[in-house]
Amino acid sequence: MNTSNLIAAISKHITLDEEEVSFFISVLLPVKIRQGEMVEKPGDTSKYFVHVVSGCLMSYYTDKTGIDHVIQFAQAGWWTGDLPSFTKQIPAIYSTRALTDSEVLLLPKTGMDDVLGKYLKFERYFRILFQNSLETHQNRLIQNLSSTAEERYLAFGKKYPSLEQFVPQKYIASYLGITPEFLSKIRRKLMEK
Amino acid sequence: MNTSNLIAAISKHITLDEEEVSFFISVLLPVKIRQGEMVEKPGDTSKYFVHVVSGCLMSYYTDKTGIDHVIQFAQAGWWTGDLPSFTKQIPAIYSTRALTDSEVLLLPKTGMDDVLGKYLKFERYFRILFQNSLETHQNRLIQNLSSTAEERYLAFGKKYPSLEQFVPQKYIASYLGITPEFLSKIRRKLMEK
DNA sequence: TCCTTTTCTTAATCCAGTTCAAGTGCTATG
DNA sequence: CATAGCACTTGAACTGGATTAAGAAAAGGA
Repeated sequence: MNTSNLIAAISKHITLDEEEVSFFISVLLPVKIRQGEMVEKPGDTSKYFVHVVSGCLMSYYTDKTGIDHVIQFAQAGWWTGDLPSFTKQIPAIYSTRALTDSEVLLLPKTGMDDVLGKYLKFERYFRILFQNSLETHQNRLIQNLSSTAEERYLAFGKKYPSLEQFVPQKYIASYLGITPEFLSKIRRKLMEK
Repeated sequence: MNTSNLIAAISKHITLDEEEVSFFISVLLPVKIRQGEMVEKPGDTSKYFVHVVSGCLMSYYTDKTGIDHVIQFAQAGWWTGDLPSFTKQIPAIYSTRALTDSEVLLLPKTGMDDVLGKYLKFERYFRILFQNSLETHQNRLIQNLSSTAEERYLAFGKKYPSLEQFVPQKYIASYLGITPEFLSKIRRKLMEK
């Protein structure tokens, strides 16, 4: 499977020599996933941090009443998974599933520890990765607090135009924090305009 | 001002020698802030990442209708500030203000760049810092999506018991994503039980 | 192909939380 | 010690979005 896009992304932040590149690649597990397949499920301890090469995954939390809440849609080039479960090796609370047939590179916990132990500079890449993700989450938090569902839907469509094409609407509703019924209502209202 | 707690916190994740410690301390600016004073305001580019030594700060977003949304309360030992503004040197969208008289250590952007450039191992500390903060934000996002205001209030009280003592209720309401009026009603309902 | 299952829509009703408006209590400052 | 200004409370009216229940339209799957 193709690792060059990931290496290119990392190389935007740190300069790698051949040895570092090949060591990093050597700890990755390339895996193909069918649409609908679970990569990770709640209760299990997460073994991998998941990098999407092609396709699209989503991770979500299922609450006590059985309702799913989408945390993230992960397209090509994104990392996903249950971070607390992965880093602390505790039971996962999120599920991660493929929305389309996908190719992923799995970074095992021990592999990440080895890479970071051996080549400290990878710390910078992950620092920047988490920093950016934190900013994204802060923005989303604020948007949830300060905008209506309609505004959030419009913003979502603008930010992730490609997702709207193939992600079932009920998951988009879940990501936005509303019911599928209400999203349907919003869409009709916008069509009529 | 006392830097030993910060150094101790960092030393939980990386081992520092004397030179590294003293260089890191040398880039920090110790500052005392009065209750109510602004550390950072929207529009300005953030010059510092802020570490709280004592007291309590909060950072918040003011939306287009003038309503404040609290992103974070930062107590002793926490870092705060407008992260996108700090890292990318773009205009801030958050305000940061002292809720009590406080002592902070300011880490200037150039200081952080110097530290990370000179001693790569500090990358690990910040990677873990952002990783933990990301996990906290994911949890909060999920809680906002899956719990009622009352449940969120109770969870808040359990997680940050000390804050409830001195943080004005309107800011707690803002953090919870509800109006002060509704928080007042929740509190009365809980008292009556 | 037909049948089953899942997704999406529509509409009626309901409720958690908002808005508005008025009143209470505290404390800061002259 | 007066008064002005916040923080907080209360209550009534309202609304954004949930719930429930039904039907229509897609999407598998044998």
